Amino acid sequence: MSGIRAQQKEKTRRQLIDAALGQLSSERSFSSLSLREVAKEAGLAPTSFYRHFSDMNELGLTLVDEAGLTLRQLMRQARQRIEKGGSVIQISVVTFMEFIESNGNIFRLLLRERSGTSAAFRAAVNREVRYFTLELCDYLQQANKLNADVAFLQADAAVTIVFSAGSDALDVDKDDRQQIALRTIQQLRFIARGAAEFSNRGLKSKT
Amino acid sequence: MSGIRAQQKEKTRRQLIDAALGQLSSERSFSSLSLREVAKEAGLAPTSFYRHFSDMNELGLTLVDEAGLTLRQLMRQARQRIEKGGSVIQISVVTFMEFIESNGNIFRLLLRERSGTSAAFRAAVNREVRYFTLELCDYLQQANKLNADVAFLQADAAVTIVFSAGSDALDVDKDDRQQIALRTIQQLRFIARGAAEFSNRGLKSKT
DNA sequence: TAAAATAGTGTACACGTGTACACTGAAAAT
DNA sequence: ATTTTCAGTGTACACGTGTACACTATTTTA
Repeated sequence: MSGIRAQQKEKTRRQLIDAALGQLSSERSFSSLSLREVAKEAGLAPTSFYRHFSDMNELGLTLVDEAGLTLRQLMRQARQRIEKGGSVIQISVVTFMEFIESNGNIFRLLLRERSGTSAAFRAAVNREVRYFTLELCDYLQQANKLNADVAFLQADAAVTIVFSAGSDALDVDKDDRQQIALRTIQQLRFIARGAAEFSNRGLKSKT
Repeated sequence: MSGIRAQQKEKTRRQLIDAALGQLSSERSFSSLSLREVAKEAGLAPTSFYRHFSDMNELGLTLVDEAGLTLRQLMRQARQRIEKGGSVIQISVVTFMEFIESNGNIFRLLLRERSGTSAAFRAAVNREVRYFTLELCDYLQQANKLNADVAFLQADAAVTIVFSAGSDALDVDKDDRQQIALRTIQQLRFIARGAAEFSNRGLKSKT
């Protein structure tokens, strides 16, 4: 009843996922991993791989889901910290930088597959990023009482800036990362300030 | 003296470059190309490849240079148009979108190799993008009389936003691209507005 | 308790890869 | 006119790949 068999299966499935994630690095992308490599790293015979995923593509999409999950943990943590007070922008950026530092491989996966060669991957990553953006959009609309259109534009721009900064921060030492964080905070302030101005005056329609 | 030999060599070298560029697409990245494929597409025996490049890596870096060249043409064209008057931001974005449309593969190359697995590639792409950013920074400083630090932050943010928009615009139809252009223009206005405000007041140092 | 299901193994195969090597023929140098 | 250089060819090899297939051992079902 406990399903000692299903339990074991789930365990080796995890081993495959972890093996794949573990092989990612700045010089190794998911698409450069082979089924055999991943199976070997997980301590499995190559053909056993098929008991869990029909091909590497399917494993990859699972990894993207996994990454989405991590992204939501990140959001939750940022929200918690913000509730305790302080600069929203600064807290968000610092939290994101911590995420990059301890989840480099996961972030790399998102970053690369977003412009990768598989339409399914691109769609999956964009779905996660969109979720992230809409969360932020809601927050901006509510907290800053912004026009809905303006809030979306701001959220979208902010996410773009932050992800790009994350990319820059991936392979850099702590000092440089700090530098990048400061730059990013200031850029987000530009955007916030501009959005606030336009929200008051209204987006221009012509001319 | 005319170098009928060197002339022919240059010609087949171009064939290799064009063959590689031509094989790029939304579902085909440079790293997924094989030496044999490129040679075949160029109408060459696989081993002849080595008469021109020591390996695919070297060809790839050549392509990045090529892409940088195209990027500068883009800047030149934008500048020319701006001189004739009109909204700087709008002209820039429209020009960039045209670039995406007619040079999709080149832009894809930059986009992907910027977060790719080769440090040399990443460095080469970042070099080109930095050049692009500094050009814009100069312009902003001069035309808008901005504080140097603020101008850099604005230029960097603007380039990030525009490149990201380019990525979004790669595989969509004309209507969607128009939509993306409008969004991008508005976001750049946010940034410009925010930068102008902060340039007047000065960036805050503490608190 | 007997039968069925199934996670994992090992062997085997065809395929595409990078590249070493010996070669050819025409351009360039002597 | 003779020799040298060298862009391009064709053959050959070892290697890693995905995956089909027949198998084993153990859990689950009947």
